[in-house]
Amino acid sequence: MSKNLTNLFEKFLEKQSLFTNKKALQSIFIPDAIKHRDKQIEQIAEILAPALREEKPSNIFIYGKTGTGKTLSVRHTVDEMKRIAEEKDIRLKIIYVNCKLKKIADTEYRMIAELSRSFGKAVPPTGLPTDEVYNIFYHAVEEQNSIIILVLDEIDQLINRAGDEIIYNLTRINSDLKKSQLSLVGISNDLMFANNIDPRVKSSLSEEELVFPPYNAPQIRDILEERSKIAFKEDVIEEGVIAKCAAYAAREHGDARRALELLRVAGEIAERNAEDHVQIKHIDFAEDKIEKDRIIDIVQTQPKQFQNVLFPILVLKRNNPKEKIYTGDIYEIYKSLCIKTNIRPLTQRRISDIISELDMLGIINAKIISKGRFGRTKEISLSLPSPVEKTVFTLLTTELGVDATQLL
DNA sequence: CGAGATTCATGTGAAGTATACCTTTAGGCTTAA
DNA sequence: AAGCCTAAAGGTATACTTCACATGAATCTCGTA
Repeated sequence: MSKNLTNLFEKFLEKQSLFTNKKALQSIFIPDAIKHRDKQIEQIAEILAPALREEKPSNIFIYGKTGTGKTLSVRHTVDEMKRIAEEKDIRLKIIYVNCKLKKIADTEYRMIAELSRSFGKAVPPTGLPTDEVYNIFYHAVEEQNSIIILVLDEIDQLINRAGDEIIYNLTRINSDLKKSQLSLVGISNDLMFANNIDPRVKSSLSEEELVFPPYNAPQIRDILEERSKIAFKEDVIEEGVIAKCAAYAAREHGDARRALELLRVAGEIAERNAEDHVQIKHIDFAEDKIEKDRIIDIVQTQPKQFQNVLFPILVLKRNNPKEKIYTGDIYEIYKSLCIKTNIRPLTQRRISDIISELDMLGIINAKIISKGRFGRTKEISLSLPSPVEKTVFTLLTTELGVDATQLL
């Protein structure tokens, strides 16, 4: 056994890696030169430049679909500013928050608490009145005694979950501040989202607006080539691989992040299979794997009750793939599942909400339909590719420790 | 035959409850002068 | 007497429940052609 392992490790070490610097393919990586975004970067810089004279720059609102280089461009500009500020001893503080990444930050309270923490103030996860947290935040900001640029990435997520009041409050805080000034940079993936927010909030947030258009296939290709030069060893990538990645990403609304991830995973797969080149077929594998990992990650990190709701859906689907699935059916199975797993069942009301939340996560599709004389309900279907569905099924079976056949 | 009423199974909003966690405060205990 | 600790009191957020009302098309009802 351990001999096998030693063997494996030795083999692994002997094997030459295909990568030289894998980091270059990760989305956090900020390359020295950002291609095809010169104009946008320049604009951001122009808008934020007053900060270097310790004047408050305008708030910016940046739109653009995922993987169009928004975050990258902003971070790049902001890093540069930080450097200059440090060099010349300019009082400038820049804070970057990713609203989606921080799972914690899905309510107004948690968000402000998180922001205060980034100023080094300890805020308890619960218990304080919300305005008290605002107060802490306010003092933290005031203490800085400088221009503060607050970059809120994926701001649409925040507002969808926590309401737009938070932005309103943040923009208004300036009028109370004496020593500091706060500028907001909002980054949003959702182009439609601006229409759904309070016009007051919108106008205060988007004193300046910037749109990032999607990359087209040649541009993505360009980017991929550039990065792969850093990331991979020479001549490791076969002809056409990059083109395929680019084509794939361009099809998905020019998402460069996706393309980079695809290339990286393809490389990893090739490496694991002990091949010395990245081939086109690896891209296909990578595509499947990425999707699968994403779903599995979501499913695994869901609370118990969510899993307990998802499982019945899978069971129903499996038992009778053609039959439509309705809330009532799910609830019945859910209840017996709860008895088996020794969990107190929640009310149907809550299950209804949980189903909606699962819908939001993209694991299932729930559509409200009226069956006329036979009432009104949600019609649920699974949107997972079948191999993924199987994996999720076995995953939940073991996680919950229940035999599916006993539930029907 | 068709307009309007009825009906069903749940959606959905509002308000209430339980729980977990936080701060404040007051009283008691310890410690040092 | 000053300082520290602890437990109780008073608050809040969140997840969930309870209650009550809203929905919307298939089906039913009934007047009319």
